[in-house]
Amino acid sequence: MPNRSPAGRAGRPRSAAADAAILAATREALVELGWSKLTLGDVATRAGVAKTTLYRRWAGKNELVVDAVAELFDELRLPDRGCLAADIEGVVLQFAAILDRPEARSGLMAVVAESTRDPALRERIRCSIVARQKRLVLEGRARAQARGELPPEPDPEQAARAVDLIFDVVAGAVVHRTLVSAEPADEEWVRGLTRVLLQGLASRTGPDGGPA
Amino acid sequence: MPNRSPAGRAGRPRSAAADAAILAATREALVELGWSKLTLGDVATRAGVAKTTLYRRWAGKNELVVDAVAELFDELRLPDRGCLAADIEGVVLQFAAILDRPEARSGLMAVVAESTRDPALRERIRCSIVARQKRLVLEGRARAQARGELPPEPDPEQAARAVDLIFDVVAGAVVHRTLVSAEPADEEWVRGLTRVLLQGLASRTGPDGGPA
DNA sequence: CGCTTTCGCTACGAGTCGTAGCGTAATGGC
DNA sequence: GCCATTACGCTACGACTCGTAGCGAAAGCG
Repeated sequence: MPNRSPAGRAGRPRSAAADAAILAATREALVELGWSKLTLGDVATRAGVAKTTLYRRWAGKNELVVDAVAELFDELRLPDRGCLAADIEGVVLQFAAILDRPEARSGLMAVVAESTRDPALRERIRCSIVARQKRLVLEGRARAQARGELPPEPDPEQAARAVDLIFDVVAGAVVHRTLVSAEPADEEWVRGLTRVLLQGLASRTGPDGGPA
Repeated sequence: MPNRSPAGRAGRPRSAAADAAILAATREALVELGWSKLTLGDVATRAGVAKTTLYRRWAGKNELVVDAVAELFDELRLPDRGCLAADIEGVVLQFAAILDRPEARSGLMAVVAESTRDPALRERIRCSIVARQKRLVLEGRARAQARGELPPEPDPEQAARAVDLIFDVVAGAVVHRTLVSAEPADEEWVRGLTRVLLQGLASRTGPDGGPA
């Protein structure tokens, strides 16, 4: 999602291959150098394009990394595993797999940090990264209500609040586990998360992972 | 927690006032400039010390900001409000108040992002920031078990896993709500979080905020 | 074929980095 | 009180990155 051409349609079109090469080079540089040591000149060299070409398409490091990281989340899907608990576990494990990649780890948190002082950047993150994740929560909840696993919510405002809350809890928990606690969000941990989510803390933690 | 003097105890001691001034100047610069535009030269000028003095005490920007942000979390306390739900709400609201400050918003996520490529930095964050937060979960859980609000857990390994999980869920949810969704973690939201945490998603969401 | 836009390249001033060197100030040991 | 030791403020330095400008060449569209 780089800057569009000024207006007209005449003249030499921008190379789509350059876009892909630049984004791939950005992810590669994120893996090798991390956020703070990543320079746009280095990315341009890796991508085999001139630095000026890069600046014509992206306003700066923030926007470039957002787009490079956003592509990692394209593969997120909502599987139908038959019941809500299994659906949650499936999505969370996909999300954890993406956060396991070093380019996502260093890139995502860095742009979120920058977005605290840049509303436009925050909106860009919301549209290209967060919105797709949240849609999965919305669909999963609707599917669970159709199955009768969750009570229906007639008030649309209450429903929106509930989706927002669930989204922040699930995504926040996985991110915190992966990046702050720095421990793997593996199947056992995801089972525990799902149990808390569905039954609350009061439920006994059976050693088999099943319900109390 | 800056670098200690080489070894000896003779000679001019380091100014404790300089430490405090530098950390305060770092927070001030975080508010005004954010993480990426914060420079150590600027911090030194604000603190009224020479740039070389700053470099003698901290290895770099990362370590400095960790220490500056860590002081913000010193005020976290576990209030005794009589029941688990109220205790959770009290702590979460304190945590949310800290994350509402701009120096915490931009500083915390930035150092977490950098820590993904720097194990020593991650350990520094864990000791000076995360450990204090997690202790509150540990104490709150023990208190709730003593009250009979939570079932006791005889296996210490299971108990540790449970505390880790709760911590990641609560802290992650608040951070995600505040920094990614960029909406306030106010009393209403915290009530919803507490209800999910204690009773799970299946519970009806009463409009009065009380239990189903 | 001409018009338009992109592309690669080079060069530039500005700013930051982290370090070194120097003279001075503040301690503790004798 | 004197001296060794350490911290401090200041200046200066080479190296690096930034973002932009200017140029000639290349690639499409009508």
